[in-house]
Amino acid sequence: MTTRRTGLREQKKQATREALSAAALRLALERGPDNVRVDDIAEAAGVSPRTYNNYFSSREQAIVAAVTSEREVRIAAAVAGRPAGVGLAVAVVEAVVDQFTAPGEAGRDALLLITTSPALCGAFVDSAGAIEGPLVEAIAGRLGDPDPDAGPDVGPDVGPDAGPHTARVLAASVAAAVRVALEQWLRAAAASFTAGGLVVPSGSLPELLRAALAPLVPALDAAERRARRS
Amino acid sequence: MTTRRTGLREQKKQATREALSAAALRLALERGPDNVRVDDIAEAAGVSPRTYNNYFSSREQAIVAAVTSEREVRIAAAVAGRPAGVGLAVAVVEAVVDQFTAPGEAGRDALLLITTSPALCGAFVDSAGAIEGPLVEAIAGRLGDPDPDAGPDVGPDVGPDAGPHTARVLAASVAAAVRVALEQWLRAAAASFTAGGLVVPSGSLPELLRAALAPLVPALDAAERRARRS
DNA sequence: CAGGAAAAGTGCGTACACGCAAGTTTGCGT
DNA sequence: ACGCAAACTTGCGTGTACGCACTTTTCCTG
Repeated sequence: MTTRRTGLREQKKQATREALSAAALRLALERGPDNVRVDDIAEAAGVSPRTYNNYFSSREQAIVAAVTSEREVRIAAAVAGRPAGVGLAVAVVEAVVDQFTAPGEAGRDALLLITTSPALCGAFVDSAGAIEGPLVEAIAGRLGDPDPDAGPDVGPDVGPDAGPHTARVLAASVAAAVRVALEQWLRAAAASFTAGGLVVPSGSLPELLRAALAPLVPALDAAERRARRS
Repeated sequence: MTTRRTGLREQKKQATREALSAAALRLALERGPDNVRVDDIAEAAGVSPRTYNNYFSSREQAIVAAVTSEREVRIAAAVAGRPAGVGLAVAVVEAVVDQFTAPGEAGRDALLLITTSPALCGAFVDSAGAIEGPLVEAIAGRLGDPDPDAGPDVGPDVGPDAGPHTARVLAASVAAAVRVALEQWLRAAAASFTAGGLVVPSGSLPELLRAALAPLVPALDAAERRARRS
């Protein structure tokens, strides 16, 4: 259940995936983001250029993946892992903040690299959207939704919760809020970079995330109340 | 102020833009989405292939733009246009529903075309993200935010409203909810297409949109209350 | 353990996105 | 009316994304 798909296959797949993104990040740090071809990355990872495009659909995606790897799964697990006593809103906020503060310390130079390239900034911001899928399941689990990825309920039964799966909308909104926070963080980082501050203000990321998620707390609370009443 | 940029320039620009997307849609309807090259579209619109890429960054974008043209601006105007008496939440929901029901009738065959191609579905769904920008200003106007696209408030002043611009997060969440609704609508359309129903269930789109936006109503209400108390 | 199906890797060819450096049009100031 | 500056268009070249057909690897089942 933990590794779902059998064993050696999936293992190798993750290995090459990590090898590719690691190579991409290393080369980008060495030569600068614009002096890295996909052939170089593929060669450094020991696969064919064509295989590279089976894993990543853009150079930026591979580089950013080295920083954001598995973040989605960790956030979803963190949300699902909080005791049932704490509210959904705080569970989500804390999970997001926790999982975004740790890697900020890990690859500081990588983040600095990202801020230097608009394309990398875009890919980094887009990576926030990846948390939506896992988050849907985690939120649905806390709301008691049976199966959020089932068909669109073709038929008259609307189910206990309102609409086309509240969990989906909430997860998408959380992802959107995270994206907004990352955008602002990058803007601030770029600004303080052109100024004197050579370090990324990583300390402010948690605050930005909390502030961005704050407007969604009423929605999360309301959904939770609605779910409890059934 | 209404046309901002002088006159003839912007006029011609919109003309070629429309010519391009109209040609793209027409050719896609005639030959099928996969038998249209960008050279064909450019030629049909009377511009060079290179110019095409100055307007659209993918073939799908051009086709979808023929259906979604100006939707963002109309939604934002509709939100800003509702009288100040009605709540923010209902203003947003009604504006979105209104502006998404009309075009559904306009290009029914175009939407049918979109459902036949996964790439077009993706582009159509992504087009929901375009409403975010204009919506930020409209919501910010209703919340009394001074200037939402100002710098990220470098400094200690947090301003009257919480966080990194509530309007931005709310607009992004609304866009995300719309995206979810469109995804489900396309899924249902594809399902009923493989079945017997040859018509797009455009009647259900408003319901899907309302249902998708419903979980966000508490957040919109809370933001409005917060804004009023200042 | 053998055999076959499913999945991953690979090479090739095509279409495409986009930076760059002209050339051309538009708009504004005087 | 003139001319300059900014914006739009265009051709070219490079690097890239991806479908397709094929080979190789992995896994399951009898």
